Amino acid sequence: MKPPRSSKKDVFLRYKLWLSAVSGEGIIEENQYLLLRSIEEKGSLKAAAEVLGTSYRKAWGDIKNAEELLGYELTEKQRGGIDGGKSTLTSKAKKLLEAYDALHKKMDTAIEDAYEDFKESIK
Amino acid sequence: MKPPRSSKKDVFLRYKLWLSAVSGEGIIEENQYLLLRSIEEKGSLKAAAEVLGTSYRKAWGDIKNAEELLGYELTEKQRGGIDGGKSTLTSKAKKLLEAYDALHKKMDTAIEDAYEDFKESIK
DNA sequence: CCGCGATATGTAATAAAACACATATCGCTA
DNA sequence: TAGCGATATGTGTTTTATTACATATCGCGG
Repeated sequence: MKPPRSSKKDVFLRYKLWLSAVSGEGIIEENQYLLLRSIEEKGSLKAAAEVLGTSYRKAWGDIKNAEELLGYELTEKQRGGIDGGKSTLTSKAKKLLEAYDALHKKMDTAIEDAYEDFKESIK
Repeated sequence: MKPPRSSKKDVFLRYKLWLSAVSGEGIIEENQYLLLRSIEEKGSLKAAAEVLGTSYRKAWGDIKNAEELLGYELTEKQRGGIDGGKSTLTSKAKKLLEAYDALHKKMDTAIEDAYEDFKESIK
């Protein structure tokens, strides 16, 4: 297998989408989205963090940060009790996830549409 | 001036767009774009870095990295000579900037279009 | 042929972000 | 009421990214 005649390498377009507060800080991006979805599924922050392979400490901090910047709660927390505690999504969080989903789909479409033109124009 | 009744803060959508190599590493994003534009204008990497308020060392490293990942030169470098040296854009770099511009405009439009829907759906 | 100013590049110092670890609190259940 | 498991949070440690500093090379012009 010989190397390609041209030394040009394949190039891809990537983008990252996030919600930010006026300060410019991030609130919700891919990781937080996945974390919230995972909480929704598992019913606990601890289990959700494990699924994503991240630490409870970080997951907790991310949620706290997002809630503070948004100004409202994303999760309903419960300490103690039969299973030690749990976390569930608030209705606002669910709405947010749906909206994020829809937005991401639109952006995906936009970038797909633009990708061919892009590749053509850098030839 | 009293605080708003609601504790909700304004939220904005932000995105970052970049070219990446297969490895997933970034090549060109906003900073590199601005750096290249600045080189185009100033005719030197040193002057361009100063304009952007960054160090020559970092600017040089960024360009080098991008060129290695792309597999072709973005700048024509000249050491020594009447003015000590200079850097100018290759035609490929110019094409890349144009393509990046066009892409960014399309994405801006897409996100603008989606923004109102987004805000509405998280109410 | 020396000095100027820009490119070229290694390495040390610093700052910022992530992660690891420790500890406290809560409410059910045995 | 002691213990279990999850939430809650401070703090030290490590990793990573950025900046700073130092030095070399190049080619023209005086």
